[in-house]
Amino acid sequence: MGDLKTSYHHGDLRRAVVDCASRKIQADGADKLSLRGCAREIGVDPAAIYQHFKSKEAILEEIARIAFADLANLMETETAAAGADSRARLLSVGAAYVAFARAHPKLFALMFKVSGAATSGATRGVSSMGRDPYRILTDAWSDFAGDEADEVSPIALWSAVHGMAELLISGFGPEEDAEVTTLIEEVCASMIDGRKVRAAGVVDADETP
Amino acid sequence: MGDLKTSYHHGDLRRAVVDCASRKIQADGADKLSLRGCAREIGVDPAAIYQHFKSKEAILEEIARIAFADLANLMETETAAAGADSRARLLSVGAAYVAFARAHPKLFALMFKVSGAATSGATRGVSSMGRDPYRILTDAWSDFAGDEADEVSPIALWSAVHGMAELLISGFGPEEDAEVTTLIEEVCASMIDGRKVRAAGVVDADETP
DNA sequence: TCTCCATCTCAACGGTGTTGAGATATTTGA
DNA sequence: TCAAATATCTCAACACCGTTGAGATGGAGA
Repeated sequence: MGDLKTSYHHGDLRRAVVDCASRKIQADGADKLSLRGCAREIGVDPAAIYQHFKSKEAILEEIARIAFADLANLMETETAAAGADSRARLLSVGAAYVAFARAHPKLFALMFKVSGAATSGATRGVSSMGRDPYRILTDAWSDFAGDEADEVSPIALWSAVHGMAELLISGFGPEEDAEVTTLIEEVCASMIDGRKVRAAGVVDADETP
Repeated sequence: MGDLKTSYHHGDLRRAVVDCASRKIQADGADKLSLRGCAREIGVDPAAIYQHFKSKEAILEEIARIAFADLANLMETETAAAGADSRARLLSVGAAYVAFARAHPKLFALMFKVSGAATSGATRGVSSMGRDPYRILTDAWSDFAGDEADEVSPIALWSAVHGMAELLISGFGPEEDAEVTTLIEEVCASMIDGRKVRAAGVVDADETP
């Protein structure tokens, strides 16, 4: 129930479309989004939208970009709030990632659906969208691991955190916040310590060829 | 392409629809699936499909169920082939999970989209669909961890493996098989060893409240 | 004021999922 | 064996969708 248009020219239709579409996606998921429905709600002809976006897909991409930026914001904020200890900061980055996914599950799903279609497949795909959640996580990892940090480890941590997020929003795993917090901490801690411990040679070397 | 209908009655339209839809999903993704397109290809009126399925959604659910069963099959097969060592078996379960996701990315995405809509949110949601990938992973975990295995740890491992799968099919992370293999082994190993090491008290207790 | 141009409306095209009524074939059972 | 019952399919239609091209509208700069 937002923008009732009074004049012939809306004034900020582009933003109105993004806002309305984003709201509808968060409510019902990206597949259920209808541009005609948005136009109806904004009070504008469906065709007007095409003055501002090439296609429905383009709108989804823009919303995904914004969501990536929001996620990056949250991660940075939470990291900063976690204090000086690099391990606590690393944990808080992971927690923020999961928290965002749980707070905006439909947006989170969209992010990795359209980014998959948009990027060529390299890790760098993300960084083309403003500030980069992956970069933030990598930095936090470097702070923690120091000179032990190589290229592959941050992706491993990212996997653990991302998988936790996906499973939770798919309905698997606990629902209560306390249990979720415990779990995300366990996931991150296992990943972090397991990596470090293995690097230090505490555990036997790989028995897999 | 497949089933040219010669008689008025198709004979096995239900299976034909599932096969055709599954093929099209693997090619173009679930959103692009058109029932009319399937009907056209099979050589049948669109409305005929509704004798066998309540809705398009029901078809997607059936295909997701089948995919879950196929995944479970692969996991069991690979586990059995991994020999007697429980750690190697656990690693092979994870590797099979990721391999399935990479081989059938569109199906894999569908599985967790519709299962999310279908289940109430409990972990048990999966087990209502034939054999249960989560159960297989849990069993492999129990074999490895023995009496240390509690309720929460398998989910943590599942997160790591699932996240790896999702990131890879979203285009993040390495593309070459060798690198992927290394990565999945690192993820699993860190998860497994990290958990075990933490349980044994080698690493300092949590510094997070 | 008049022109230019971005913006919006209108009407239409081809596509979709889904439904109800009726045609057709297979199966049942007397 | 033949009719009735039932499962399966066709047909026509509905309401919706994304998208496009042509034309109306109104604000900005000369």
